[in-house]
Amino acid sequence: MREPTFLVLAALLEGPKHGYALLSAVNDLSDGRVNLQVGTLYGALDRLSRSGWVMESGTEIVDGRHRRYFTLTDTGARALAEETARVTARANKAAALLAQHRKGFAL
Amino acid sequence: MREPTFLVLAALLEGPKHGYALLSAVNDLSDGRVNLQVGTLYGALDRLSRSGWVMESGTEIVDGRHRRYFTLTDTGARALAEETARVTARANKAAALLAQHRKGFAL
DNA sequence: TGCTATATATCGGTGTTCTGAATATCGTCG
DNA sequence: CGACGATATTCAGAACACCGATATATAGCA
Repeated sequence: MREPTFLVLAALLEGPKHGYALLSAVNDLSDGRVNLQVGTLYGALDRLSRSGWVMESGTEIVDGRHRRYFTLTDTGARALAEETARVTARANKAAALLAQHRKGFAL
Repeated sequence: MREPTFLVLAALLEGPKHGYALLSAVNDLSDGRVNLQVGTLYGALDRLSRSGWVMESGTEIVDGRHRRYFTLTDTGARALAEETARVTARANKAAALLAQHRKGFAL
């Protein structure tokens, strides 16, 4: 799973959101480091819908603008939890090796 | 940076390694979850060499078999440290959101 | 001789993301 | 009224990393 996809799922943990709202949510979540492109977002949303990790949860019209809402499914939440555990384990291992590396070669 | 590339850099923190050794090192590092393909490895090694994150550090012939050694550069170690920090921050944020989500959510 | 392990290398195909443009509607400013 | 910015979505094309298959060669073992 790539970073944009991960962040989209994470943003949806807060509750159902529409596309444009996800753009700023992902931006916030990553402390501004990831500037999600619209093309990336809707591509990811389509992919995640097909694999059952998110669900379209109805449309709404606000000020004449069409909004498509997306909700995280239980499957999606579980997948995100697994991915988070996996990534954490990896990062911890790398951190340990980095500490050792610094000790051995000094700075 | 994707998982295989990340793991290659992490494996090189232990010291210079040749291609084939990296294959098993990455496998060990990921607890067998990532089975690095040769195509991925040499592709990554070429890329990382071009960007100055790893360096070819000489060849050796052992039992008639040619070995190309690769070493992590300081730039590469720094990049890996940054990536690790970045990934850790992301994972922590997701973990916090997941905990909130399980509790019954509503932000 | 054939099989396995070691060791390096290339190539085409695939999936995810990025780039960039196009479409549409509403509110506001001049 | 008409231009413009903000909101909201869609899509085509390219870039890039990864995967799987394939190829080469040496050494050891049955």
